[in-house]
Amino acid sequence: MTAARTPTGAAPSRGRRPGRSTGDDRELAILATAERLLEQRAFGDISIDDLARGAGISRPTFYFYFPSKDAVLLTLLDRVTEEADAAAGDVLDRLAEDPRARWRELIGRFHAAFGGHRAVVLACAEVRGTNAEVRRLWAAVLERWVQAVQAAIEGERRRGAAPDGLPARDLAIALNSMNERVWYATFAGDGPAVAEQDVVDVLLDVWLTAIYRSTAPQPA
Amino acid sequence: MTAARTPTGAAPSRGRRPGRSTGDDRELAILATAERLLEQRAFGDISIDDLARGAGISRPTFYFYFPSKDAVLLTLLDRVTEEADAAAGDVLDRLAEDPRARWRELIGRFHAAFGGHRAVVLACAEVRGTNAEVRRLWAAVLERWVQAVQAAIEGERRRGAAPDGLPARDLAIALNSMNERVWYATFAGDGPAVAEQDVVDVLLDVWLTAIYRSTAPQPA
DNA sequence: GACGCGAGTCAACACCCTGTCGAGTGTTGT
DNA sequence: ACAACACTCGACAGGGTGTTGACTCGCGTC
Repeated sequence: MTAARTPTGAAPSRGRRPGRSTGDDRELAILATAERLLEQRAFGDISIDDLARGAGISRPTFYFYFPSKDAVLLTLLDRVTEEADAAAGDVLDRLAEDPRARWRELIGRFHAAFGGHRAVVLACAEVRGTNAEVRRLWAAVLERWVQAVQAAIEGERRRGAAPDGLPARDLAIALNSMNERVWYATFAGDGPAVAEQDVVDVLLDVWLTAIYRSTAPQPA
Repeated sequence: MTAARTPTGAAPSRGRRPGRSTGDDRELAILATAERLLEQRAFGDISIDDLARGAGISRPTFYFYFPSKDAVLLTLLDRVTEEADAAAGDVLDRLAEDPRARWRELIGRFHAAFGGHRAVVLACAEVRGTNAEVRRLWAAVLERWVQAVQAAIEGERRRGAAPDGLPARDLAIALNSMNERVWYATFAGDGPAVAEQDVVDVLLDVWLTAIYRSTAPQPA
């Protein structure tokens, strides 16, 4: 997981035009208001006015800090993916120790990271369809994870623990996609979904059978 | 697949109040305009005025035929899921003949049905986040498919072709979710995606390994 | 200690889209 | 002829977004 980290809160180009000053807390107030309101209602039902008032400023002033409502969400998403990257750490480098345990650790940590900010995750899913910026950011994040998983699968094949089969990249895409959609359903709670306490084990099982043809892969 | 079919075009409650008449072609014109415009731009970038003008009527008149823009999409979605249900047919009842071939047939037919209306599918994904009605309809459709797949998996386990493991329902949810998300990525073309000509085989491989722990399950 | 400058603020405006209301038009059965 | 119904649209109200231009305030400078 080669995370191109930036110090949290100083998003690359989004957020306010550069130049520190007293308005920093206003920016944070907007972000905090957004995450708070997102726990109560859908992103589409939150107006810029709501965000502004929640942060104690007027609507035009909001535009001084963020170019749009979506930019606020983007900044929130940045934080969550950074947290997920950090939580994932280097587990994939230690796969051979105990493959099943390490994969479970990976999936479990992602689950915890997303579950801790489900409001943000759900909001991103909500606007992914309409906002190209969110789509692009999410695509980039996913691409990093796909590459990491692809490399891990190739490593397991090289050491003889996993059989050959599908191109590792395709497999990595399919498995990551599954996780995304299954988590979404579990967090959103509408439609057929796996119960929250089971979801990590269900996903793990599919990952292991797809990669190893077995639910109990061998350590080195 | 127990499809509660309705004759295409006469959607249950959406669309106009019942009673055939001359306005039928107007209603179809709106639907046709919607599907055509959807191939050019995103659902959110199409206004009711666009739909109305495309069908040769004024905006208020549009409301005579549909209560909202979303209702048009819902009707379009109805058609597509009906088509997919019909295409799926009874393949799952004939699994034992040749499991790999039948599962491939199932996935391949769904792929063809969705791929033939990708604009509608992508538009539904776009609004699922914001429209409860679309969410509900999609959830109901998915639930039917999940139940059908769950029953099929249980059947394969009963006849000894598939080993025990995850609850069949959880497995069915995970696999259907994977398909949905992978197809979306392939059709949308943004973010990591499996190439269109490979996607059926990739999905099939994961289904088979998850269900049978093998890519070559035994016929009866 | 006035002066200028830039950060920060907001009332007011222009715009676009949605949904509704009420007053029409034409056709059709009696 | 006429009532009833399907159908149509001009005009309005409402709510959201994004922009403009003027205003305040703190602060370094001459």
